[in-house]
Amino acid sequence: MTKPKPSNDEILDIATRTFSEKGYDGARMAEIAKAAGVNKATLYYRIGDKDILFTAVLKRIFGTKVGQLEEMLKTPQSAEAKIHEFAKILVLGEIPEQFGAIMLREIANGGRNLPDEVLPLMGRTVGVLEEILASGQKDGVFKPINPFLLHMALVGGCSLYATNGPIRRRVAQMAPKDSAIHKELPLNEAANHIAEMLLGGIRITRN
Amino acid sequence: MTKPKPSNDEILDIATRTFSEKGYDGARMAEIAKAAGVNKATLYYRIGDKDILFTAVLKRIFGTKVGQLEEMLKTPQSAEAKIHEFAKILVLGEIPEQFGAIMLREIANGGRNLPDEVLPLMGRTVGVLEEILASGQKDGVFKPINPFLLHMALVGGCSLYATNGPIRRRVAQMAPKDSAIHKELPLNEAANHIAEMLLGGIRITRN
DNA sequence: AAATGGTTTAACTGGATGGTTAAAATGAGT
DNA sequence: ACTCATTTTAACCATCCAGTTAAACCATTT
Repeated sequence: MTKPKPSNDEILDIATRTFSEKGYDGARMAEIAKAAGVNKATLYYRIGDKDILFTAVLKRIFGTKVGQLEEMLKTPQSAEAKIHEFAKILVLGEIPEQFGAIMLREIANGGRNLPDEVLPLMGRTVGVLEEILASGQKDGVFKPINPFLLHMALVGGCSLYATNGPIRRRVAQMAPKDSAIHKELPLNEAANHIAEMLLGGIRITRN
Repeated sequence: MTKPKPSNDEILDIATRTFSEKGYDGARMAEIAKAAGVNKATLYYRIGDKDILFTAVLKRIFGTKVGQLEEMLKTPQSAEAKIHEFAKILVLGEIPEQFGAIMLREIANGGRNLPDEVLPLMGRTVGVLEEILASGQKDGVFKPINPFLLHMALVGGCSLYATNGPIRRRVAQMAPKDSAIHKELPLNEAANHIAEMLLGGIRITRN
């Protein structure tokens, strides 16, 4: 019956979920405070205004992803395996849909609410992919392709699939019975499949 | 010096741009009215409330895309060429970024503002891609893959690239000088490159 | 030129929302 | 137990915003 006062980190958890579901404009400070179990003024006292809160959310979520990517980069797997890992890291995690939704929306927004501080983190995700591709090319197993466009297709495809569940199910109801849209794939399998398709265009094939 | 009163279609043009730039929550009815050169009440009189306006915008933009896709489907090109066309249709058009931005945001939103009427149109874009793939498989040139995931990667990749210009340029400023992010690709080339990568994973290769 | 009916307008409303404040509660150090 | 800084709270405020209203406007008909 007691309510242990939530840590700042727990507040950020709630804020992350709210922003990922409603977007920056759609999220309400009062709503976040209530969901976190703190008074609205406490939220302002502890963390700050909406911009500061959003920045904190972005820094933490992108920071976590970049950390996982850097770790993965150090492992001794093949470049090809690392592409698969890259896709899985994007799409999985404690809170799968959230990263994708926030990323998609921020991009669609032209980064209107994106503070400078998170830009290096976004840039680093591209950088990691570039390093994987460069190493694959050095080993003579990858073609030269535009890493940034691969990044778009990989991130776009995985994030879209990770977040489109609600719409997908609504569309599925009115789609032909034999449509592929009815197949509910777990996120990691979807990420694998997308990565595999793209690897088909990257891998050097002798023919 | 005279101001010819804008047609409903011109109002929809403005509304489409506003919604694509700001999103549903970020767009202001007063802003749309002013930009279109009509009184706010006129906007309500002529079209209706925010939901009705948004629905009209969605129906028109998705309807146009689906129309173009259906036309393309009828042409006598190879399945492979049609995949390329598919990507180009998504990303090009009178108002390139708008479709992508609206689509990405709607998906990230879980379709909170998406009316039932546009679902068949969204479903049809997947359907068109499925038909292309089926025909390619019948001709023995395509592997069996999950069409829905191809759709994700293609739409996601192209839409992301089409809309991420502003962020990309900001990230580029703090990226290493040799990063692929600095290369400014025209949209149709980017769409081609992404389609080509994915085709690598679709095409049947003898090896 | 008066009546009619569709269209546009400025002004307004009610409720929500981001942000503030002053006072109360809490707790650590003495 | 007292002091003082930190934290929490309820109440408050100014602004914004979707949507409405009643009057004005204009074209056509009679």
